[in-house]
Amino acid sequence: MHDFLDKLNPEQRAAVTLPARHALILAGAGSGKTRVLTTRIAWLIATGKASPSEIMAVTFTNKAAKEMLLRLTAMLPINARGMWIGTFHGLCNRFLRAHHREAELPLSFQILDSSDQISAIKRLLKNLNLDDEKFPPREIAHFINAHKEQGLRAANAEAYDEHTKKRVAVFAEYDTQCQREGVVDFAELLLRTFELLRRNEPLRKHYQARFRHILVDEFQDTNRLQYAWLKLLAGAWQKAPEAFPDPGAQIPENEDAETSARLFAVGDDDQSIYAFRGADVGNMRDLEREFGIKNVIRLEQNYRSFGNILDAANALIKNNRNRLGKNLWTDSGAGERISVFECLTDLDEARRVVDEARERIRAGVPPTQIALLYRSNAQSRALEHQLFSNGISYRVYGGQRFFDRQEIRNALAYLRLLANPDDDSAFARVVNFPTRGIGGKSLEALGENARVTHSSLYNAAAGLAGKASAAVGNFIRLVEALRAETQGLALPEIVERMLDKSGLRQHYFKEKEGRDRLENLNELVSAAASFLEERENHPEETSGAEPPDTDALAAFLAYASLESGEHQAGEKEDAVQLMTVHSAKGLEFDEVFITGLEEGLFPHENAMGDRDGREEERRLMYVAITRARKRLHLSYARARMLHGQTRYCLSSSFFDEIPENLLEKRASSAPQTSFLPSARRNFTSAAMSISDAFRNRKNGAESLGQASSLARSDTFGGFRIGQSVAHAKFGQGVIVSAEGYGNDARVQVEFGRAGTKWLSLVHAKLTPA
DNA sequence: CTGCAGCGTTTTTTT
DNA sequence: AACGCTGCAG
Repeated sequence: MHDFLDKLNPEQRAAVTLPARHALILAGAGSGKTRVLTTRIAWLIATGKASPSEIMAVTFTNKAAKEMLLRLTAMLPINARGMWIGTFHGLCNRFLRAHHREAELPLSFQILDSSDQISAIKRLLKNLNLDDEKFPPREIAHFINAHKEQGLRAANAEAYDEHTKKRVAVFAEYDTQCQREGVVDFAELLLRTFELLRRNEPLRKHYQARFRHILVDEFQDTNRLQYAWLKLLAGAWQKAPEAFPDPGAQIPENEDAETSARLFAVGDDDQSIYAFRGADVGNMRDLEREFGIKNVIRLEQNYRSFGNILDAANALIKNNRNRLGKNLWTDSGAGERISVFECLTDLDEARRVVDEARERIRAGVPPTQIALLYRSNAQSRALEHQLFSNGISYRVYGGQRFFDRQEIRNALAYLRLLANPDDDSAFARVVNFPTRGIGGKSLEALGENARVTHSSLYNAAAGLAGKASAAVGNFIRLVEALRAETQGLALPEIVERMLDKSGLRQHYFKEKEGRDRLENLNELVSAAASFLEERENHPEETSGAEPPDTDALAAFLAYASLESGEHQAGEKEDAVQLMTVHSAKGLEFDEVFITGLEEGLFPHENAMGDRDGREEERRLMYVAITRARKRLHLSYARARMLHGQTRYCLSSSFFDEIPENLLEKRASSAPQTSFLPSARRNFTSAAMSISDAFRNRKNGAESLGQASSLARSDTFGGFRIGQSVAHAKFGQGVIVSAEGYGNDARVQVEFGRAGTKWLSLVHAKLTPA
């Protein structure tokens, strides 16, 4: 009937053409998940089962939302009019702008990103006279966000000890402060929306009736609040729920299709890698139970990778328990074996990986189809260095984003102050930047005044202007003049004017290293221009039931907070791709190199304390492996520079979980004569820095000897990772990682009851068990 | 008030 | 090794 259905396999087609029922699609890596999602929307519209305005599609990233829209418009000649496709946060922002009065927010409320949030907390702690050593702002932020993501306000937060009680008090004050300043953080965006829908029945009924189809991408990454919000919109609660989290009642299938949305969730529990920021895989099981889903559709045919790669992935992930269960298969043959590079040092690893990448490029692989993956960002340095000296162009993902740069944040703070003078964060950021003689003392007085009069810093400053400090008065006059001057100007001109008047441009012009910053500021003007253009081209998107928001400045600021700006400076063509395993999720490449496969690094030592952490690391490895289409390369280094110190490493335990017949150990790529000397030089210098550090010890030569012997065997002072050992006091345990050597050799042992401990091999008497 | 030197920290990340 | 923050001197 529709040719886009012809391209699907039976399972995909079954998912796409599912009747209007709640559904859960378990979509393995590379099984055509995005295709199913977009084709489902196209099918609903094309068959007249739903109009575009009755559809809501939610993703986690802007990139995914854009991709979905792109593919959809390629399939169907529809305009995006009235369609709610976006991220959780983007859609909530849209909702709150439309209903800002009901949500008790000013029309041009600002969005705090994580660093704004932390500086807001710092300010608050200072006001409350609390020691930020005892209450680290980062930790407070986490405390607050975690509560909001559980649907909890300060009033509902549990606190049994004094310290927690204090933190709850800070939480309460923080929300008050945000409310006064007219700002919301990311979690608040969601919680506000949820609470408004819960308490306002007409509004809830309206949206429940409107969105007859709610589609969710990457459902395994949802947190409790996001799931609760979906339940609310999907009509799962006909009456306002009393409590959150939901008591867990069975959600009846609503027979009255007019008043109930259908939830179509797509996810893969094996690719859940964001538990550390609140994602709850348990939501998948809950969804299945609470929405009474009878049969979960499994997409297991993989169109991406060769068999060997899938076999490795399947074998690895089998070691996790509590999976929903799934086995990827392909009909495209086994392909090459997986190459394994055992390297002496991180430098050596970088050299060999880059050599191999260069080889592959020479063999005709496009550089963009080669990805070098690593567990943590710090590892990119060595690879970058090696690529650079080989003259291979590369692109690093996930570095600093455009809207995160300090010069951009400063510029945005001026704009925020124009849009909303009560925004104390913005005020504090730029009141003395560029420096204009307003220091700690004036600010303290200002803060005190604001507190007493319950007003914003800006208001307090305006009240005191002229009296207290001439400098403060000048600043206020500056902002006022700017506001008057930019009245009625188009967005890019406002930005332009602000850059001159604020002195930012001049400041970075004078600064020695300010060239790039200046360029970025100009880029901000362009960003504003293209944002405006985009808006004028799609005026319908913001209309509909909601009032059109005419405030381009506020909209631009929201855009800057929600879209951190990946679209920055030229997608370098023909560049090798470098990124963390996390940011590789959802992408695919012909050739994938997974580097730094060392116990303690990947899996990361901080995640090895508990089983859940280890399983998440394993899923991370699973994600990494399944990025590869044609070839997969694994590498590890025996010694690695980390935090300025050389660490001696053992190979990752993940190697033990991949069938040996799939692996192919690769000897050094270069002829021995040229390889050995340079490698030894590298290795020697690493060893020498160690011997420097231990210059009190007997001799460096001995250290060198031990280090080299370590590089040739997998044992560690006679012990091995994964080995069972016995300790006189702690009992039986398993070695989970190791570091150091000689007198400093330590192993980390996981004892059942006694927990996990680092033990010195010299002192602790461990025996094999 | 400003600028610089020394100190401590360091997984993953989107919104 | 590198970055951000605090404390101190000018």
